[in-house]
Amino acid sequence: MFERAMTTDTTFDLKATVNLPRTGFAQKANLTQREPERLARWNHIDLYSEIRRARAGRPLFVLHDGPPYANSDIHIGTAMNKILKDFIVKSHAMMGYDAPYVPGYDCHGLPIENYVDKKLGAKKSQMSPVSIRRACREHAAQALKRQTRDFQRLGVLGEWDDPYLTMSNAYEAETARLFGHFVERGYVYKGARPVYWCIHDQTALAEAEVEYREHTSPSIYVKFPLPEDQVRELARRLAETDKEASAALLADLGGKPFFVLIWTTTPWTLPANLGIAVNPRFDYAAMDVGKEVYIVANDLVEAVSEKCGLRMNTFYCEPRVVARFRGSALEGLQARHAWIDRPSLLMTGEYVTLGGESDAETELDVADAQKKGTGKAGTGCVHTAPGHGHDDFLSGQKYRAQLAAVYDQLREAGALPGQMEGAEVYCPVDNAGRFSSEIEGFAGQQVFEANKNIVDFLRDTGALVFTEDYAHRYPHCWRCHQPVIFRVTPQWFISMDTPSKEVREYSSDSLREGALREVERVRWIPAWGRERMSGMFKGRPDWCVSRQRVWGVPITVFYCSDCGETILDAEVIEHVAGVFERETADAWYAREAEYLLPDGFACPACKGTNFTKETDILDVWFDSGSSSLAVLARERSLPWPADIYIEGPDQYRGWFNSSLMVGLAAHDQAPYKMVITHGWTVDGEGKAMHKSTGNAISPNEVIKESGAEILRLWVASSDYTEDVRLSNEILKRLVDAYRKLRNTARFALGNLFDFDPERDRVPETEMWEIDRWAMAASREVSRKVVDAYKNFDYTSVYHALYNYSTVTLSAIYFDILKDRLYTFAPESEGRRSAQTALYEIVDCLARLLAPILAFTADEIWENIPGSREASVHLAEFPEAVEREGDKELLEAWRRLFEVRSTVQKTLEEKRNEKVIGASLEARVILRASGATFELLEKYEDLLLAIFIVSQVELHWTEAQERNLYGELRVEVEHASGTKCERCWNWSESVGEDASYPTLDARCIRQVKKGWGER
RNA sequence: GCCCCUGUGGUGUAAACGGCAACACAGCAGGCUUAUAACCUGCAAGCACCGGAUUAGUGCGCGAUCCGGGUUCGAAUCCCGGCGGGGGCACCA
Repeated sequence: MFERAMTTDTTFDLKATVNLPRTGFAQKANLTQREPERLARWNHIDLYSEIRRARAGRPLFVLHDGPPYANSDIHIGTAMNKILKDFIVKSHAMMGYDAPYVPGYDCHGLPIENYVDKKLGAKKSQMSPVSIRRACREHAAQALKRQTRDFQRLGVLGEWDDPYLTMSNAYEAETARLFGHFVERGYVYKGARPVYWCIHDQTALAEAEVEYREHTSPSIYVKFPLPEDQVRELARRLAETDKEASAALLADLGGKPFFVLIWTTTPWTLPANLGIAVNPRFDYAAMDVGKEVYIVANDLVEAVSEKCGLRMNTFYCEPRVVARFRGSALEGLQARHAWIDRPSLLMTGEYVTLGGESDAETELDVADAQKKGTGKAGTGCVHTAPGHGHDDFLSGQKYRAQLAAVYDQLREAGALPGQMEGAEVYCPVDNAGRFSSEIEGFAGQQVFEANKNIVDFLRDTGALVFTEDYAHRYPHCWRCHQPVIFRVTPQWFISMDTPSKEVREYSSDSLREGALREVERVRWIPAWGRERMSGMFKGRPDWCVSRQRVWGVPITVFYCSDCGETILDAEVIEHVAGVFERETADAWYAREAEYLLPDGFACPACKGTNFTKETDILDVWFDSGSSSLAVLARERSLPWPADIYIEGPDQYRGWFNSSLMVGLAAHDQAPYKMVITHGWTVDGEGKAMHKSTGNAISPNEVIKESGAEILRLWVASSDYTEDVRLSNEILKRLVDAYRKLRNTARFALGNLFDFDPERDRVPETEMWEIDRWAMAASREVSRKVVDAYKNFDYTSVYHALYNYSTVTLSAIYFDILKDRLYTFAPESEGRRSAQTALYEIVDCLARLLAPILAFTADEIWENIPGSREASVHLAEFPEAVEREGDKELLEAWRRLFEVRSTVQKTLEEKRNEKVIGASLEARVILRASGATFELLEKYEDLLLAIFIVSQVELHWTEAQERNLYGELRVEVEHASGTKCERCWNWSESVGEDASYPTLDARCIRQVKKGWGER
């Protein structure tokens, strides 16, 4: 192993007696090439399973993976998410936990279906749902394959060959079963909700399927009468705060009819009008236009007068504002419908804005029109048809009680066919967009065609104040390019407030109660997560789980063909789930109802045996929300709830949310004990990364450029509780940092080339004191780092290890050690002592770095002498205990290094004066007093090594002299004697021994010891 | 419109509790040529004082904590108000 120190005769090879470092651990990392090789090796030895095996029987620590959407390639945010998960899993394995990691993929849903739609084009309409689903399944499978490859490339260990897929048989079956839990508890109901509806294709459209195009609608201003008793009520209300306005109203009331003036661009929605919304905070005005009084928003009095030409109508005066009052004063009053004999309730809504917005479904378009300078339109009084608009619908819900009488009337008239009591919404338009029969005068007309007729009718009856054509952007169907309408259709909901039926082990809690309770029990990092989550549940409406799509888990409900009875039954669902288990949920489309239902099933209402199947599928959030139960509890026999969820902040409304719902439905409990949220990735300036802004950095590019290790180091160095910055400059810094860490390890490894821990290890008590100091320092940093890992604080891990490597090791300890390592006889006590310390240090360093620098730590590990686990990831963290005397040692040496730093400053001065070059050319003269003198005297023998100089003199001196650093005075002059050719120390002893004319006494001793007499 | 998070040298990050703003990189000036595409050291403004002068030393205010106020003996930290960035809700693409 050693080169021969002595050549055969005359030449004495001095160089060969210097123990320079040797190692196969290359200085150049060459990560882009070496990482894949290491991955292959891990794969080969099945490292993940090995780790699980090594920890079998130990306490479990379960991080449950939030499934990324199996659509596009991974981006920097998903990469960070996976790397953080890997930190958690690897570090917990090294803490001694059995820490499984089952990655998953979210496979159902609209984006995939849309993608497939586009690919299939016109063909899709001819395809059966089963074939479409097959195409979606295929697409998801391909995308997740690519993602898997990319995730693995990051160095993330897990069950990659068997991830969980929300589209697998078992998973789809469990999703259906979990829906059954909601059913069993009585949380599920069918209600109504407004959706985009294409009357041409006769289908609901998702938002993503709507495109906005230019469209011309009739803009109309319509009078809704406000009866005398209602005006009196308004005056009575105002009397409390504003007697004048009140009196003025009453005065005007003599003979003049009052109207609320509304504006809309969708005349066809007027038959469905049930109310008028005003903003409670805005001022409204009663405006006398001569023979009539109109109520409009105060700020729009002029605009409306102008637009409707109201000045022309009254030859003797301008419109006169009779009274002003808050919108809130109108709430609850009953205007009359413009022509139908029923009340139109005055409602308040914050969504009502000035400047023209009227119908909810065209609000956007008006704003758009304004930008274009089309001018103001609207009255501040918004015609509200709960069946035809989003805000309208919500207002309809809000005022359900006040509208009850109207609904009773409609129901009696047969205008609410087949709707569920309590959840009914008036929507007199059928699938084809035709008015239903009770709409007098317009029954059977298609809504867009009816527009003109309605306007004419309004003009004839005198309700119309003004009309004009109005060009704006209006939603159209992306497939047939026809304008769409807003229409309420039946949807399945999960109720937030219905108390649970008391069946099985369930509590009687409503989902909202349960959620608010569980949120308190979960640990949230950062802590504001709790607030955010509970705020979310306090306000959230019932969960609409229906999607009118194909690619997902069907809502497993049947309808009796004979009597229309809805079969919403957990036992039936359980049976269907059994079929899914065998055939996937495709069975819902491929099989007849009879096959899916239990044998001999008959309608509980009419005993009929013919059934149709529900066509809606479940919201994808329901799928992924089922994951903890489908995966942990069902598929993999892991404990539930999980110890930890960690995702981006978008998951508060997403996965964290739906998972909690499902956990509550099944077990009255949150599926997680702890939830960590990490920030978004942003660019160097803190701006969001977008493909369109061009500041996005793709993980695959970074890997190609610098290696996955750099990405991992980036994640570790960043504070993930905030937004995380990434730029090329940051990456450059990280490459530097990486190099520093790598070289630090390399030095230690290089100096262990002849060290066999079994044979050469020196017991700690017999080590040199500085080496014992180094051992204590290593333990100190281990404690700090392991602690940080326990707190998921990887930034502290990074900084602790980085500072330790650069300062403690590289700048101080290793520098001091060089002389001893290189010039002492190989097997001398002093060298072995140093090597023992290096051995411990690099062993600790590899373990502590392993979760972060997964590749490099393993490479270090392989280069440490001695027998050890096949991979550092199989090892555990160093035992982080403080030993007797560590504290004192660290303190004493801290002070010695302060002196060292002072000495170095003086050395630098002399270097600038050209008195010395290398520090070994120096003689240091120390004059000290007090405690400093005592300390230096105690360590006098070691001062040469500590300062890395050739000669040191220590004198006791009184303080108060020039050149004082506290109680220490440092002088530096050139060392005496001659430079030893071997160790470069300067010494008077060089030349004393004629056999070694160029060596100093110390080297001669070491050479004789190590390589024998000459 | 409302709410939450965030802002420290050129760059990246530190600094329980309010207590000397630290580390590294980059930059500058050097050293070493035995970690060598490595490693090591030093350096970040001013005024006054001391002093023949240089090196060094002393005192003061000041400082890179986004800006402006406030609380405090003392603020990066706590409070209020702005500005920039990010996100959420509502709404919209």
